[in-house]
Amino acid sequence: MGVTIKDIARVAGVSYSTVSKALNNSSLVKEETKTKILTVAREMQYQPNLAAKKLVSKRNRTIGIAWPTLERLALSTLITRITAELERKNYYTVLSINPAQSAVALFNRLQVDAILVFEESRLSQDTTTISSEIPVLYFADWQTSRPHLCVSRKQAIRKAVHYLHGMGHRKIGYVGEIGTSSGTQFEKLKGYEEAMKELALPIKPEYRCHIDEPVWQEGYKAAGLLLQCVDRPTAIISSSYETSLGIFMALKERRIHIPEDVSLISYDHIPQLADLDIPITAVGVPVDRMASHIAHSVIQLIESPENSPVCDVLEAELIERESCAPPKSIGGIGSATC
Amino acid sequence: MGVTIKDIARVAGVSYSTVSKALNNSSLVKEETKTKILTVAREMQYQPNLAAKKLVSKRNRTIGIAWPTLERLALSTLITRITAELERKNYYTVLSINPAQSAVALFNRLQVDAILVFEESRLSQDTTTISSEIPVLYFADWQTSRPHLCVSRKQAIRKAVHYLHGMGHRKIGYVGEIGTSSGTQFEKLKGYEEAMKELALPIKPEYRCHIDEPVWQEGYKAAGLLLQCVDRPTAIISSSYETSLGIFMALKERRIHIPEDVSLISYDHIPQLADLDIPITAVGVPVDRMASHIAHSVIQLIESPENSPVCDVLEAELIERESCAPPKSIGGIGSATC
DNA sequence: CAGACAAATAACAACGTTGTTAATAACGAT
DNA sequence: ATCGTTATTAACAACGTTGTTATTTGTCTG
Repeated sequence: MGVTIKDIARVAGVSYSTVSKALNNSSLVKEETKTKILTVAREMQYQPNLAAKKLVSKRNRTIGIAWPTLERLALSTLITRITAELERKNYYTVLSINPAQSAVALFNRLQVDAILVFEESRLSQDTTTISSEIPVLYFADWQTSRPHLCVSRKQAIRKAVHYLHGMGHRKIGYVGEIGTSSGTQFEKLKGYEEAMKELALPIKPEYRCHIDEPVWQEGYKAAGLLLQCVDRPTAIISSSYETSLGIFMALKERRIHIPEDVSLISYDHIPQLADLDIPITAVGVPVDRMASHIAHSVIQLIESPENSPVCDVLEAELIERESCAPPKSIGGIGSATC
Repeated sequence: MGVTIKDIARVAGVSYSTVSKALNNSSLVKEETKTKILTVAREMQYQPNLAAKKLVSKRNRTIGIAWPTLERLALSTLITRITAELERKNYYTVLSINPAQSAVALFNRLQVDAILVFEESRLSQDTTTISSEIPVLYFADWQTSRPHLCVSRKQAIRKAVHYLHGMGHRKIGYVGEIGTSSGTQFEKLKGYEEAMKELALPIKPEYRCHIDEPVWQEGYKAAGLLLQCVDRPTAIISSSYETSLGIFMALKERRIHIPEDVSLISYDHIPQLADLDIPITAVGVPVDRMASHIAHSVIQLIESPENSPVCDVLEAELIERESCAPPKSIGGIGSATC
């Protein structure tokens, strides 16, 4: 098949074990031979066989990512950045779009160094039964005894509510999955409800607007409902980028201006939210911070599993852009009431 | 590390080579021992080590997909279906979102059975320099001496123009990348221009509306321009799902109804286009047909490379949905003129 | 110039699997 | 019993790599 170290050895006139050492930059081979071997290897377009490498049970420098939900932009962005970050540290990523369980099985057979599992809802698979010889880092909200990493979604939405409240908003709507089994979505809703309660703002049932899926069409519909309320909210918190897009469009279509008529805060701290006509204020963990944190965590899990934390919580941030302003009725400066 | 055939052998009280044969369902081992070994293997949760398998140079049943452009729904859908299709045939897919060249290199190191490269534009990488020991199937439009598979995009758009013409439309706009270096996008434009010329329809420069990227925002903007034309088109052909979404919104916002006021045909034959309020008529190769064809081709490339075709062209189809109708001015039935 | 010692390289086992070849067991037929 | 013949199983080399151990080569010392 391809070029092997034995081929290089033959051409360079040394033994293949010397080639191996040279390629691994061992101090046991003379600098001169080392450079010669490296030259030959480059000339012959040598590609190390990761299968063989892994077989002798050393590192592969390969990380598998289980990525079941394709259509969420925030996740795509995150994964792109993680890949870039890991590449910078000389690790390579392969993805699987199969359900977590079979992805993990596949990666076990492929013998990657570590597996990263992104899983939105706990129920999608009975994760407890996922067994893996290879270390797995879960990106999931629910508690588990395995290493995982999560995002304080509740905190994020609370920050959004408080921010809007600080601006003077009292009628704050929420667009997201309501009666959902998805842990992550439920956390966001809880954040909304808790914050509203804390601030003694009434949660009208019609302010909590349900969507079935995080797609823009649902956001669009939800916004329609929200705007029909007798006492229309002056601000909307949206649970994802996609939903925000839909809301954005619905408002645009109705000539309702952001932020003059309605303020909008979106979950998902990704740069794409700044690319809209009106850059959208957002909450969440900044995607770059998240990516580098995750990359760092996986590498740690590989290189020193003993002192990897079991659970790691990332704090959300709010980034002010231009989609929020004090409500018209109150107008002017700061929080007039309260 | 994990459970190996030797472990199974020890437990089952046979030699490991017998285990290997049993697991491969060889006729050389007694049915009785075979079942016993299989039971033990299952009990011990044996996962074959693909690295070792590949080392002895047999099949891996793994296919690598190089997938550089994440954000196109049509591609996501296609890849999801290909994965499903291959899984049905007992092949497993891993993806890489790196640029084609490094993805191919990675898959070579990982020793997959075959590589599928999706590449929109020729220039993104100097593909001619991509060298691979492992068979590669390109999904690309441009000619190459390597096995590839392409879609008649030109034909697709021509079909759209002819269809609209047949309905009576004369003023047909096109939204897509115009002065692009991307071969695939250029083909679509050419399809529009050729068909218009054939039908002796004037191509006003303002009917050919340029977008920078296939994202909905661009489609939205483009539609805005198109609708400002002094002699507004009665039909629009859009070069991708995303663009169509943008156009759809722009029309909605302006209370211009589809199909009464403006007809719309979208490139990308994916089911999602049917999910809009008004299901959009589309052209392109049906994503399911494409997926099963591609899956079939890769497998053939693996199992009998000698009689794999070098180039395979898939014909586009038009699927009628509800976004097209005869233009108002002409009204009524069929093609009144011509 | 023999001996000690270090530097450089070569040889070899191992990783988990498969395919081939060798060994053994079972069974008739002589 | 003895010989083939077949069914079944065991033994072993190979795949491409690494880490360890053995061998060669070179240099210095007395």
